[in-house]
Amino acid sequence: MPSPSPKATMHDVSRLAGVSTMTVSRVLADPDVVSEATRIKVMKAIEQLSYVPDRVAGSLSSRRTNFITAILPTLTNSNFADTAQGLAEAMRPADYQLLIGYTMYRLEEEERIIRAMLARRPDAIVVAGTTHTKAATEMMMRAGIPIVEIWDTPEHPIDHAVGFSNYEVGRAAALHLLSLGHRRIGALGSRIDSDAKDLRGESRLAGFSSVLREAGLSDELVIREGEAPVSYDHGALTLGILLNKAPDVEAVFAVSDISAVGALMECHRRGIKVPSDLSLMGFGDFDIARQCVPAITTIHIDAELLGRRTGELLLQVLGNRTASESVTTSAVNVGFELVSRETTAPARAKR
Amino acid sequence: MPSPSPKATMHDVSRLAGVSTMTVSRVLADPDVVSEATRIKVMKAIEQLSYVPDRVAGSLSSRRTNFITAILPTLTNSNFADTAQGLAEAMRPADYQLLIGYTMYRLEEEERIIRAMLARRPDAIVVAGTTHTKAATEMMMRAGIPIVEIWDTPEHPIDHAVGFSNYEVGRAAALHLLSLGHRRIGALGSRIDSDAKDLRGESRLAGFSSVLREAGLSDELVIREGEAPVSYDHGALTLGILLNKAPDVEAVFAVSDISAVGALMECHRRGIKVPSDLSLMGFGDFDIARQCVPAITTIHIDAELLGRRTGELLLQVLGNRTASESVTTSAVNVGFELVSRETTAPARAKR
DNA sequence: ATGAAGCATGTTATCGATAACATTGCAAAT
DNA sequence: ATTTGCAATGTTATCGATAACATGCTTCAT
Repeated sequence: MPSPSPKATMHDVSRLAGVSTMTVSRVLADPDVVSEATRIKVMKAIEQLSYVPDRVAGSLSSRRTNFITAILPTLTNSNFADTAQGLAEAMRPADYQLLIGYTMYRLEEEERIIRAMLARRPDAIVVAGTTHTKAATEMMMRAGIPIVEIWDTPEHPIDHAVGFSNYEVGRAAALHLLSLGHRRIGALGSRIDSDAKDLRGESRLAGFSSVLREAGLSDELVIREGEAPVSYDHGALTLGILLNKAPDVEAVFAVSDISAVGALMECHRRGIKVPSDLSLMGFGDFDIARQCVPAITTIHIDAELLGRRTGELLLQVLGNRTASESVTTSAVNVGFELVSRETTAPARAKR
Repeated sequence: MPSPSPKATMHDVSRLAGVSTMTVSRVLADPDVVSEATRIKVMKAIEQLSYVPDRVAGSLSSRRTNFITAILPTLTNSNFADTAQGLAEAMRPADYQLLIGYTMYRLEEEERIIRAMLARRPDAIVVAGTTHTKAATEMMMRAGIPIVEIWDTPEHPIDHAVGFSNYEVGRAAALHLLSLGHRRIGALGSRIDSDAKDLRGESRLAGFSSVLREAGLSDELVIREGEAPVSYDHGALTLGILLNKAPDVEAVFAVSDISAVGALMECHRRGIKVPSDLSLMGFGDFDIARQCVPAITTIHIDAELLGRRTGELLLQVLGNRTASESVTTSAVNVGFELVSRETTAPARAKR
């Protein structure tokens, strides 16, 4: 371990500069209230001692850590990584630091993480999803800090929400495929009776099914198999199941582009032509969806924007904290956009 | 904001349980030294008050935060996300929390982040890369905590290192292409005279060039264009530049699979057959490289393992901290593996 | 002149835990 | 019976900052 140089404290700085610690603190926190002469003296002393303030002590004293807890299913999904980055970006100017936890799509893990994070006394919590264990919900309600649920539109938000309707995403996907004239329509998702479940993906499937039923079609081709998170293999596998069940399927919606890509590759392998034999669409607008040949029709979410919006909301809420008791609970809908590319095409004339 | 319930302190718990705060502290930190009877009393009080310990206070007192700072170029690259996840996973059992910062491939940003992070008094720092600003290096040396440089093999590590040789990766790539009989060989990388530079990618290019020169070939087809991080577009763009310069190029190494995919798609668009017209390989073994058609030859790094190894090393070092002064500086090489797939093939007979 | 207002700075009292040492009580050893 | 030793718990003194209030000195209007 590198040479442990003796750490200077604020007290050391204050002595060297010939002022009180409070003045040093002010120079760091609010330079304008200090006269220029002393500010310079203090800065020089800080420089000279290579003083690094101790935010742990500062946090204890001020009761503000400037930590924001962000709880996501995984970092390995580029959409969530983008959200984390957008959030971090938005909070950085105000000097907030993200405390990231990931749940692996498990609610019990989410609860565990929330409990552990609360001990770090974050100034706010951002959590993906609107479904939590009872204990988790209670802990967040009692925490006395702003809570933002993201990546969906909760009916009864705990506090604030920034997201879009996964249900409507599913509906939009189904409507798109219907509008192309397809009637034999399926979907690829993951199971929700396992430990690790993608509840947002499930909402999309639910919305998808609802449209099929309204159109008088069956939703029996909505496949749920495998644990979240989905993978390329998941797409290949579930497409196989689907084809087994209904060789004549005309159009498929995958809950994630990752699955969609896997399904597309499986089509290549089986000699199924996309989109002439089968229309295929995904969700998320991952880079790969655009780069695939043929490029995959998908639903675009501006995940980074979602993160940034969340950050902006938080800055506002945290800024007003002392002001008018509590800012009204708010819900921001960032929407989504269906991006029609090459993997979906009108149904061919009836055979 | 949800109802701010009054927060119980350890003192409240101790009073309710009829013991001292020290006993409560011990129940939480080291249950075995407390008698079962009091442990139960205390646990009940904790439960009853919904007590959540304050780690901020605890950290100040114990001078251990259980924070590990991880500084990476970006979270948006799945390799780095994997490393972060592996590291977090390894440290979790010991109750360490990751403090993630990302530099956007900028050294000045790295310095800024290190400075900010040090104020949080992390127990260790993990940083991607072996090149840092002078100030950054000094800060880390003086911090008096373990430092681990990852994702490369530094000649003079600050403290510890876990990684692989990017230079050797470049050499392995060149050797592979040479062994297939190619003579007209190029590479795709990013510029290093800009703010955001990928120094590890540059090492790979350097290793690549060295082999070409040793084989008596020119390295004029090693293209450096665009800022890090590279993108699909980067691959397409730089391949265009390369083809412009040398329409007869036979084989190409991209510093990242992302670039390689972009290049492959550009080949599709231009009607260039891979690998018969052009051999192509990348680096990183991203999921997409395997799923592409044809599947891309690449160099595999077990990024998650790299993270986990780093975590294991840290646990060991942090565990021994008080023991034998300082564990000797160590360097772990996790190696890499060339994965030969469908985009590289032997050179055709001379035209 | 003179008191009010305001700027710059200092003082005092925490913030909520843990380290280190001190104490108590009881069982085993002699 | 007395000592020794250990197990279980308590006491005291920080850890390094910041909030809130206090003070001293200018400056300016009347």
